[in-house]
This record gives sequence, C-alpha cells and structure tokens, in this order.
Amino acid sequence: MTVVTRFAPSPTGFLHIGGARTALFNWLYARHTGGKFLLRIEDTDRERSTDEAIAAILDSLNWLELEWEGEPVYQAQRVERHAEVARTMLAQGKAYHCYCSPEELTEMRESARAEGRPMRYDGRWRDRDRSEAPAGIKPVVRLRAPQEGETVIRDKVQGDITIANAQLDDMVLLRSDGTPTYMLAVVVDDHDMGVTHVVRGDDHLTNAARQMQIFQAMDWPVPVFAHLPLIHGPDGAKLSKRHGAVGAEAYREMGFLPEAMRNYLLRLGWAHGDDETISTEQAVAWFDFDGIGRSPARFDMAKLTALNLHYIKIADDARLARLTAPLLGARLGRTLDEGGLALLTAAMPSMKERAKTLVEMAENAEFYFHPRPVAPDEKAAKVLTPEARGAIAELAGELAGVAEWNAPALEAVVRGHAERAGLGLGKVAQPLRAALTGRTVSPPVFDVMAIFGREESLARLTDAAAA
RNA sequence: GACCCCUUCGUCUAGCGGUCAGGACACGACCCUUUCACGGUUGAGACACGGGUUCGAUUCCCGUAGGGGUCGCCA
Repeated sequence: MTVVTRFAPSPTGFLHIGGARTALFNWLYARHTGGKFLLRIEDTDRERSTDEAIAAILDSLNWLELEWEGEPVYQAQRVERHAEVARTMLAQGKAYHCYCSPEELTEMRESARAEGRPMRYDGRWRDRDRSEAPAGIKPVVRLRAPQEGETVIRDKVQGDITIANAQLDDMVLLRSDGTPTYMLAVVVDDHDMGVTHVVRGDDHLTNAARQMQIFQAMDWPVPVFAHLPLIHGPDGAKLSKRHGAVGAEAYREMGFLPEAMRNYLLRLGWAHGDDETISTEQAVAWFDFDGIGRSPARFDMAKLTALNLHYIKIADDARLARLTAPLLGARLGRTLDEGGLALLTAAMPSMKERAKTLVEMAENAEFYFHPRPVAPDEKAAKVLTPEARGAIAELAGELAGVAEWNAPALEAVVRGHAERAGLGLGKVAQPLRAALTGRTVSPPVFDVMAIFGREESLARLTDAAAA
C-alpha cells in the first residue's frame, strides 16, 4: 500500500508555525515511505478564507521546500460531492434531518453544563417523523451516531484513545443552507484523495473520533491517525500572536534558512537519539512516528538561532549572497548589481561564521558597499587618533609594496610592522579596521583588504591618514 | 463543568527495571585570538508529589497536583 499523506490548512491567515511543522511531518513521512504528500485547502468557510491567505501559505510551503504532489485540492469546489455523500447517508438511514433552532441548541448546552452533563445535542429529532417538522424551518442533516459502546482511535503518537460514544453527539453534516460542515468535508475528501495517514495537530484528536464515525457509517476504511502535540510559547500556553512571530513567513524575514527551520521544527517534538543537526536527507531516512513525543513543546528562538548559525556556516557562498542581497539592498536603498553580488559572494567565507541570521549578515556586510570616504562610527572615530593616523600612513606605504595582494601577504607585512614597533597586532589592526570599515567590529582586516583589493584598500587608508 | 491527553536540567530531549540519568541550546569559567564571532575544554543544572508492584523504580500500576486539548449550522 502506498502511503498518502496530506496537509490541509484553512486559508484564514499566514502559515502558522505549528502548521509548518505539521506539513513537514506529513512531507517527511511520505518521503520516508516513498509515498505521496498532497495539499488540500480547506476553504469551506467562505467568510474567513481569502486568496491572500492561500497565496501566503503556498509561498511559505515553497520557501520551506515542502513540495506537494499535483494541484492543491480546494475543498470549496467539492461541496456537491460532500452533499451527495450526505444524501447517501440519509437514504441509508445513517443520517437524519434535525429541525432544532439555534436557540434550542443553546439552551440545551446551557442546561447540560449547569447539570454537569456533557454538552451535546440530545438527539431529539433522531427518530421523529418528518411530518412533525415545524413549517418554514430548513433542517440540518445530522449523523445518526452510535449511542452506546465506544470509539477507539488507534493513534500512532498518542496510543489507543478510547472515547465513550455517549460523549459524542449526532454531529451536523450538512448545514441548513445545504453546505457541508468541516467534519463531513474532511472525511469525504480524505477518502476520495486516498489519504492513508492523517497527520495533524493534537487539537484534532477528539475530532478523529467523530470522523471515524462518519468513515464507519460510509463503510470506508479508516486512515491511520497521528496527532502531533501542539507547539507552545515560552510561557507554556498555546503559541499565539502575543508570543511574537507565529507565521512562517516572519522567520524568513528574520533571516532564517529553510533548512534550519526544518531541522528546528523536526527536533521540536521528535528525536532520534542524541542527534541534533539533522540534514533533510537524514530526516527523510530516519523519520518515523515512534520518534514523536507525546507532550507539547515550547518554541525556543535561541535554539532555532543556533541551528541557523550552523546552516549558514555550511551553506554555499553564492546562495548566501543571493539570499542576503535583497536585505542588504534594502539597507542601502538600492539594488545590488552583478558586481555587488560578486563582491558579496567573495566576502562570504569570512562573513558566514559571524552571522546568526541573514539579517545580521546584511548588517555585517554593509560597510563593503559604503563609498569613500569612510564615515567612521563613534567607536571607530575614537580609535582613529592622530597617532593612529600616522601609523596608518606608514603602514599604507609598506602595504603598497606587497607583490601579491592577498590576506597572508598582507598579514605578514602588518605583523612585521607591529613587531618592529614593539606592539601587539591588535594595536595595529584595530586602527586599520577603523580606517577600512569605519567600524570596530568586522571580519579579519586582512580578509577585508583582500576583498576590497589593492586600490580601494590603499585609498581608504590614505583617506584616513590624511584626515 | 464533562471528556481526553501530558509531566526528565531554564528550554528541546535521550532513556524503553539495575546508568556516575546522556546530548543540544541558553548560562558561568578557562583556552584560542587583530575586533566580533567560530571553535576547544570545563562548571552548574532535572526524573512534579504520594502510594503501590518488585530484590530493585526515572522507567510498570493507582491517586494527587500542575499543564494542555476538545466540547459550533468554525476549521
């Protein structure tokens, strides 16, 4: 049997970070088993669903490189099929019309709560004849759910979950306007799409029991369920807007790499022994449900950042430059041209060990693109004392004489100078840094000079010496 | 309120009856060092509580406490 998983977001906002993890696990499991990963947009709530949200979700999934198979299925386009299934159940006596008013339902819930009973519909229209129907009321269609016994969800993560059928009421399948509810739509779509494994958030666990009743009523095979524990904020409450960024796209904007995001999300609730940095290839090879924990995990920005540092360090220079260029361009107020991109790429080896995010990378690289004369920041200005400027002038003269303009040769010159002057390298390098970059923090000065090239470097030093 | 679930360092977790309870992030110290980082070494840091079962419980069972989820003609 080929495994078929799916991710089924409702397009009412950005891709939630929890949704991103759900999508990742579905994708991984499909890849691990050689199965298929499908995408379904649950847009049956026409009020809240928007095209922008759909675009944002697809965009985030693309960013995370979680590619799905085929075209996304739009649930709203399948309402006729959903209604057809409801009619079938009606014809088979698996469902019935209910003429309760909203007021009746509310009252039912309130009295149930007051008496400490489970809040559920009491099934008053279960066996009543249609002739008793009040005039002018459009009925809903409800499932004739089993009232005795129990429904057990054999969950791959949570284990066997047993729920007494008495706890579950006759859920609405078709609204009074004839449109399907989520419960019906999910089951019909999962069945029609051939979904074999339903992997989703823990918040759907009790829904699984209800959905099983629909599968059983239709005599359809029940898929394997795997309910993932939710992601919580640092305070232990369900992750929400007040915790800061909850949308996947926000992390892209903060300069996180998709592979870092995947690794972090994977480890949040899943483990493979002591392994921490797990490549996507390894994840595909190792992923299975038995590695998933049962308790909710807190989102930890620091750990994500540490992982991002690792992935930046091993990433390809040209790719990093390409990803950093727009961020840098925004800071500079202009778009980087080919030459700029080439400079950024060349600078990458000495930059990528010092940035935790691409945003930080852009900040750190900015000085390379500031035109002469260098405008030193406050700290750099302090370093550029008259004595320092004198030393820079001397040094510039010596550096002009090097045959090969590369980092080791330049370092040799400066070291020699420092030794003769009886100074530590730091005493000499720091003014150089200030003169070249206008900052007191930068990549190693010899690398900086090598990147700038002979002409630009000497010009910057001469500027500083002359001031 | 009813039902279901969860509980190992601050955080993510390993552990699947006998371990000095391991790793990672964060934190402290030291080393490396031209700045900032990286890196290396090292330190502190946990089995929620109470009963059982057992020769022996972090591990199995039952309670308690705490936390979470679900109870819509939302998804």
